[in-house]
Amino acid sequence: MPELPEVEVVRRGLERWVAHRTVADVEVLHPRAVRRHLAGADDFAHRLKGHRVGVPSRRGKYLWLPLADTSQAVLAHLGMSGQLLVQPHAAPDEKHLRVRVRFADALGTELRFVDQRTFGGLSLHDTGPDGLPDVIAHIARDPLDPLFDDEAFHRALRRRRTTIKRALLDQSLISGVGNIYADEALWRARIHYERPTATLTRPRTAELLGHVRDVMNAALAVGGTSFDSLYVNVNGESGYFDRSLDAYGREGLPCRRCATPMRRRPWMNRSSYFCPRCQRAPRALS
DNA sequence: CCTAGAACCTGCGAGC
DNA sequence: TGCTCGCAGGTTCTAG
Repeated sequence: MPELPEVEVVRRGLERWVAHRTVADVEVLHPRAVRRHLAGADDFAHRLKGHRVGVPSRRGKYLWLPLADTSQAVLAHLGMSGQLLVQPHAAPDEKHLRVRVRFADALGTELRFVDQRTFGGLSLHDTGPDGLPDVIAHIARDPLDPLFDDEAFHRALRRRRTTIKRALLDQSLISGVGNIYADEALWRARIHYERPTATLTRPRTAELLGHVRDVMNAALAVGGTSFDSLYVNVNGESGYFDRSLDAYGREGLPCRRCATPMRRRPWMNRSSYFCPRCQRAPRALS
């Protein structure tokens, strides 16, 4: 479940169902799922064994499970199609089950990493003084992080020679925003996705950030966005925010503000959805 | 240094 | 029915 709200839904599920349990055994069924663990699958499995899981954390779309009494954590990224599921032992293996974690208790459930496209994965890393895994030190704070620096973000936008949607998806500037919530926030802010970042005034940046936060909080409140069973919480349940989307996936449907048919444009090997009337294209640069 | 584009995967639905 | 194509919510590497 890719973007921040969906990952946060998963994090909360792990906090409830997996935190404070001790790992008994780890089974890696597909080596690609642990490719970011450079020492290999056997090493990954061996190092987790016997450790107690702490309270899961998240930054942007990354989440991690600290191992108690160590300075290491299991880092997870769901990529495009990854799921972390808490399943009864008896549940049949999913078709794309990649990693299974069993626990040393009698709760009867195990943690499963399931991932159709294998863009996601698990890996073990050292953590810094702040608890952050070292390999994601370059990932910016996300907009729901109280320490996110709005002013620094605005200065970065002014400095860049790129367009606003690219910047929103740049995880080193602001993390957690993906294709859906970028389109939603831009629609709410009435900003065209190809607007140069250098043209944003301080109030416009503040307004846009406000919309990013609003749409993510609204999605979080209803369990995130899912169009199908690929994006689910740890119990396999879908969120309901898909029915509240104003831009994403609404090609040809009337804009909810002005009734103009929404458009879809190919963009960076994916799509951008926008209202051609509310979100005017920027003047061509000479 | 910065930015844009391709590459990495599997599966699904549309169209022929 | 079966094939091909386009498309999918992300990150990372490379070329310019």
